[in-house]
Amino acid sequence: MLRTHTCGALNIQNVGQSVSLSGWVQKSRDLGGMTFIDLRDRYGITQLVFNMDTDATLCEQARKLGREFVIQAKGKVCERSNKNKKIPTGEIEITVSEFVILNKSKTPPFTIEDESDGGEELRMKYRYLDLRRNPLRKNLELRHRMSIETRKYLDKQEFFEIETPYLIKSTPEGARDFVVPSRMNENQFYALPQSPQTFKQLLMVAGYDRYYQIVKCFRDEDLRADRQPEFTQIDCEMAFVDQNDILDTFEGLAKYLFKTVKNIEIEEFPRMSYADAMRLYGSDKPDLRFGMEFVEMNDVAQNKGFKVFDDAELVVGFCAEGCGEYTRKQLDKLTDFVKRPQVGALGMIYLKCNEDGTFKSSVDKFFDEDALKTWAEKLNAKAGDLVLVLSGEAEKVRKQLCELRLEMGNQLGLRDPKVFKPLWVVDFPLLEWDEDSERYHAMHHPFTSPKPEDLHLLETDPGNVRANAYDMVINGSEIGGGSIRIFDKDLQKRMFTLLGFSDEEAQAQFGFLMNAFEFGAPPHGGIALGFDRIVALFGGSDSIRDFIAFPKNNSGRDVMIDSPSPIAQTQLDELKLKIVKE
RNA sequence: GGUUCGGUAGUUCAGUUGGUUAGAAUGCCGCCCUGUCACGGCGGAGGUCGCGGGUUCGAGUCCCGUCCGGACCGCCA
Repeated sequence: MLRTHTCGALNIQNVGQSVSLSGWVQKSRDLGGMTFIDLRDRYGITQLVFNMDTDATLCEQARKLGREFVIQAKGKVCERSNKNKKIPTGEIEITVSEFVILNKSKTPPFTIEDESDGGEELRMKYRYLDLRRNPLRKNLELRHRMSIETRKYLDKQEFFEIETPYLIKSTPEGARDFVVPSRMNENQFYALPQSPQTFKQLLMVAGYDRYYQIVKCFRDEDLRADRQPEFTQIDCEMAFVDQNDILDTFEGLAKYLFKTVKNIEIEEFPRMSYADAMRLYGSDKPDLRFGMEFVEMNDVAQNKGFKVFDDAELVVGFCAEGCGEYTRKQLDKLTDFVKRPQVGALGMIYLKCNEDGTFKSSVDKFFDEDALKTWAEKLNAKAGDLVLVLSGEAEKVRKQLCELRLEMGNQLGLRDPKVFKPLWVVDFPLLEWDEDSERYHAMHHPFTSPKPEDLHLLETDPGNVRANAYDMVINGSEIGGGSIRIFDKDLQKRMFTLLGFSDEEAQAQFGFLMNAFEFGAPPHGGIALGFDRIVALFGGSDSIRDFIAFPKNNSGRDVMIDSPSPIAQTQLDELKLKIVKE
């Protein structure tokens, strides 16, 4: 037996016991006459003590131990004369009688400490060392806890966890597929699933009316801090339900996770239409941790001779409470922010509501005190507040103002990672127009059902058809989304036609699904929650990378194993593949 | 495909207007030290300034190109 206890287990109750511990040398402190070794494992740190008076040979050997050596030490638990209140094992130490080096270690390229000196890239290359650090260990522990609690909740609700295949069929809709050549079927390829969408719908047809899976999905698109080419979803589907049943069930899951994992009671879980979210926040994933709702200002801002406003489709602003003292420099910085190509506004107009009741704006030339007063009234701005206004094409200007709102939220510290404000965004449009391909694309996916009351518009005014689709949004982050599906073969056919599929293409791509719908498909719907994102959110981080054991970098590379990589010519030959050099 | 920031000791960084031998902290090595826990003290080693080209009497510093990394836009049903 290599250990009787872990390095986090022993305390004052164990004094006098003979124990054996195994772990990594975190640090040694050599005082000359005596040497202390901090021994670390997943569970904690225990101090080993060696004394020249007691056993000079052993002490000399201990002095030679390097960082990250793996050792096993046997000895007696003793009460410390100087206690360390900072760690759970700080009242005791092990007076070592013998130890063995189980494995030596090179000096690690960065320190294995909570605040490591290592940079991102280096830590990725030596991920197995980075994972030894407490912050990463805690993140993976959180991930584990959340997957267990998710399973507990869904199991209690009678959901079955059912695995679906990873080697499936490529489809043109949506993201790019990762493809896998088939050796046995020459010139043919599998695709890795972007989600188990069609399979879970087939499970509904099969009568497994509550399905879930914590499952890897794959999308060959560019990465972000919150996007990886392979990521994990809590994928669910239910039959014989309407939209409310699904929202209630997964609102319940979210609340359960907050309660059991973070001991937070979620009081409110509002439902907001897509149209309202866009109008009030310029986003389909509004951050509700702070206000600054948009106010449309066309009626008070136009026809006063300011051409920029007069020519604009939309003049819209929000009120930043208590920011009336912003300096010229701060305002210029905000202007620069919205003018960055990533935001793309041409300029920004401000209105300062001074403490003495007067106003100062960047467009005083066109608007007198009375006109500015109507602005302030319109926006509910009080003395000491700041109003920020953008104008232009409605869709674009809302997006730009959304960026500005989030920036103000950041600057004012209103986006506290310890505060959680979830909501449902509902009634998404069914379709969106794609300029490049000059056709409608499914906003969610092609299996999403239109709202029955909008069905008559499907062929005449497709852009205004709303869908039974919904997103779960927490703190401005899209945590998940889903829809009530089409379960009628003819409606599904109409959808494919609308999306530009010929009957033959639809049959070739999704014939299996439409065929299944002819054998008694029940009404059904579901949702997929981004597991990496929800874990990162719970962990207080915007980036999902440190909540995944082995993530990929910005270019989709795993720098530790150095993938992707070329394959051998024999492999290519076997697959009948030829590399074309540019 | 685009925008932007960065690449200097093992590591994290500083490096002025282009000017002598490129610094600090930490880590590493050696010596000293019997209650440390960010131990302390003294000493030492450690550099292709990402790579290539250009401007210049002279480039870590300026210019061009390129590679690598981060954040973002496009993209992500």
